[in-house]
Amino acid sequence: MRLAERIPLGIVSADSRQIYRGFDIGTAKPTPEERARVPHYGIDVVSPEQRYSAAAWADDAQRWLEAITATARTPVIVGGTGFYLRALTQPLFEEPALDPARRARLLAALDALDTAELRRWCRRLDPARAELGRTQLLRAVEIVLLTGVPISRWHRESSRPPRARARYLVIDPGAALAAAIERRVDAMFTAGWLAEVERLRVAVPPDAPAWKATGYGAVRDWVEGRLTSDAARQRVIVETRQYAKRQRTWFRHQLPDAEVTRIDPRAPEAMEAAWRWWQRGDEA
RNA sequence: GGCCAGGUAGCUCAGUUGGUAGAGCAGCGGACUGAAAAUCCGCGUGUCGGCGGUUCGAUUCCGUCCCUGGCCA
Repeated sequence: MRLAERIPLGIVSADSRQIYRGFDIGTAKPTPEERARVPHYGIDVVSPEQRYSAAAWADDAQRWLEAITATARTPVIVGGTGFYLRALTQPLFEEPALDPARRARLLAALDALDTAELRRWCRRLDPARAELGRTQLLRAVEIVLLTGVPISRWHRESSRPPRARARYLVIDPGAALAAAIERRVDAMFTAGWLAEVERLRVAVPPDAPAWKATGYGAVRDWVEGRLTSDAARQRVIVETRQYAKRQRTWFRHQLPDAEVTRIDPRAPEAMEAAWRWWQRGDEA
């Protein structure tokens, strides 16, 4: 936002939860005022029960970037979903057309298996993917069974050229993060998060993907009497810390090092460093 | 003041019929190609409350002191 005061920008949110309409406070969406000052994209794009994906985001983001450039603004992508960023810069493999009904049936069947069983299947069908998480196992088994080709081979043989070049500014306050998280969580409660969840609870089915946003489960448990307010607050703080840790690991290892600048937002020269980073080029 | 129950990992606790101890949570590290705020994997030395005693050997048994909780005065 501070860069936006100096230059006409358009902001694209790379955030897998701000995508969802209605989940506002707990996902820390930009305020209406911020959105009035700078055009934002990638916020409120689907309803909470819809499943979105990195690939869908990459396609959408491409259009948003074009729209921003068309208005003579400079696009900046902001957000913590690293996988989305990578899906844009290094596109996912090209998936062949798959029959949606068959796919839904297969997925339902696979989902009934427990993770250990799923892993055994994957070891046989696509061993290269067999030590990953459940989500990845489901995907790997689904793709071999549907296409006859292991996903690891698709990756090798069906890669696509990068569609955008990017430089990255990683903002990490280091050890101060834990305290900052605690303050932010309290601010969310003050802003009426509880009331938001009470509303969503009646409007959105409990298995909707949007509910997986950090903290929403715990706040729900509070609303529905399974947790005390204090326990819920603690739970949200811990979950947020754990999420931030995963983000850190991701951004530490999965970005092209040469394109990454890291700053500590509390450092006195932080703004200046950000500005230097900005002036190094025009794509972000 | 008396009686009882406890004091073991950052937290909650298990355990050792005497051979110096282990779970969950937290924390730390890692993976990640269409669910990614998702989904997984790996990492456990801590005066076993203090001091004495018995013993080849005590966190474990005995004594004593300290602390916490409960009950009784």
